[in-house]
Amino acid sequence: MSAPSDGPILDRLIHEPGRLALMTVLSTVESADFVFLQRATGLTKGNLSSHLTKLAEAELVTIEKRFVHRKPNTNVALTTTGRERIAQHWEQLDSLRNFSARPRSE
Amino acid sequence: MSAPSDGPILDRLIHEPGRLALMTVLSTVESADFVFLQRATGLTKGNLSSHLTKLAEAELVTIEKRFVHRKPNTNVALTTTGRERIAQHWEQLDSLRNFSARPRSE
DNA sequence: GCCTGAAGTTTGTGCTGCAAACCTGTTTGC
DNA sequence: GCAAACAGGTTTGCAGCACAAACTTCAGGC
Repeated sequence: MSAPSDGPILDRLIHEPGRLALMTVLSTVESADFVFLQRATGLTKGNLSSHLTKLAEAELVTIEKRFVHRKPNTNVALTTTGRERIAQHWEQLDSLRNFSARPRSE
Repeated sequence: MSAPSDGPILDRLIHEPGRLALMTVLSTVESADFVFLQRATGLTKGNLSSHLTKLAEAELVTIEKRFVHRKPNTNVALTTTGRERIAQHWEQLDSLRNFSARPRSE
């Protein structure tokens, strides 16, 4: 017995720098395409692609693949959940910042 | 050639949830001991210990080991650098939050 | 002198972020 | 018209690291 796990305070899925940037950028728009996101976040294609895949698997974003001018075009948007989660995350960061002494003691 | 690396935007050493909490708590005090930090951050001893070691190696904190009442007592404080870095980090998070479209374009 | 507990440290491992290689369709040169 | 370059992504390989469990050491009880 004992205390096995650290508090699940900040969600690493969202907290990860690349994805935090991604979600934050997405939260300011309705949707955005791959190339825009790449420029906005500074991520490489490969990393952007895998972060997006992860976010999609967690259902925080939806991904639509189309062809525009005969070129592949990947359009990404936050889901409702995604929008909530990124907002929550920033709130949690806020409370951490204003000192979240969160003793496990009761 | 090509673009090998993603922008070194957020320092993972500090951004990591446990260490972010740790540094933030430390930034509100002059110094704190191991047990206090454990309760304040909710980390397990093991993880707290290794995070502290890493922060110390990066010279963001100083660690002093004493005996108080014949018991080991580990006292931790931010270095000047550490204090700067955590402040910076929060600023960077702020700018990310207010939309950091940071196109690599010039 | 042995057991319990407090205060840390070390170890093992599974995940996962990163960069490089690869893929697929489309222009562009010639 | 066909090969090379390019645009837009995806897949792969590996190295680093966060986490939890096991171990350590010393202090009192009993």
